[in-house]
Amino acid sequence: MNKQDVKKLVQVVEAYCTKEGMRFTDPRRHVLEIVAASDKPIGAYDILARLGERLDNPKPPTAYRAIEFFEQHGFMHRIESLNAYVICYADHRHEGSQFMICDVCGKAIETHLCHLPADLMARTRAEGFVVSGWSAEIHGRCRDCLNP
Amino acid sequence: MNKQDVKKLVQVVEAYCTKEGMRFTDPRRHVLEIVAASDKPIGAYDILARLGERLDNPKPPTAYRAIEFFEQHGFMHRIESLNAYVICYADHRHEGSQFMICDVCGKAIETHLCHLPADLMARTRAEGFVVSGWSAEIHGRCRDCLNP
DNA sequence: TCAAAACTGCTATAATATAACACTCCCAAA
DNA sequence: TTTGGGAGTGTTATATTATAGCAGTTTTGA
Repeated sequence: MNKQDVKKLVQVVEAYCTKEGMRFTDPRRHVLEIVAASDKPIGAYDILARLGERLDNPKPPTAYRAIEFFEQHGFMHRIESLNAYVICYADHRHEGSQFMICDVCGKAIETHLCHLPADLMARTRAEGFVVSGWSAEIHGRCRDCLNP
Repeated sequence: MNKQDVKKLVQVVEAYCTKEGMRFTDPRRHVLEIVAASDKPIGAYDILARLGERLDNPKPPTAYRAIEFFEQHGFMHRIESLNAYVICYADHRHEGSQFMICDVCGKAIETHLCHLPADLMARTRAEGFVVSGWSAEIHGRCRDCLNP
């Protein structure tokens, strides 16, 4: 995400926080900017390292708290298979997240499906299973890494 | 999995190892039995603890190596959102794994879809992304935990 | 203006996972 | 039959990821 887009995102999130009566504090702003500026999913301790360039010797909970906050409000997703975090551009909360993750360059492309794919939905129905959230992580090679 | 089924699984895996020229060693057998006997996904350190009832003071690598071995050969899956491992009953290697995970009782039900759901497949095509593996983890409540 | 809620900073520690190295076991080729 | 190599183990140490708990600060709203 370029600087311009990061700025916009910060504005959107700040507006959201104000509207919802939540605080858009310094550590939160920094973490948001750091994750947004990264061109690929970024781990908590890498976030923390970058945070160290902006705050005085921050500790893990500072990063994790901000991450948790943004996850809860739908502005970030955790990518389980990477232990890493990415910005979610969708301006809505959704129960599911899905990513194509390139194992060569490490970039993750989010596919904003709104519903659980039919095949899987059918299985949950058959099992009498009630879905509260889901995620799909697809590994492979992205176009750029296939045609170098 | 009951004792009878664990026994069968062990036989199947042992036969597979022999056929493929791999060793079905003591630590491997124990780890397989422990994971198979668990009624829900089990973490590496819980496996290790159980292993301690069968071997003399085993260390983390002993558990992790066996887990890695079984993952590679398609007899176990890792559930990323739980940091835990389960037996895969399918007698084939597959590129994808999918689970319904009950957040109440912790059990995981595998759905053995052989192909990436069409919606997701369409997205990978559109992106020129070549899939090497994928997983879906669906959280919610299982039938038993809905009708107690 | 003050109480409550939200948030931060910090210490400590939990939980998960792997690197590296010496040693053993087993098979198969000489 | 020995011997050499690959597969596997045992062990130490350490890396990586994540959270509990508590004291103090900021914000808000009654």
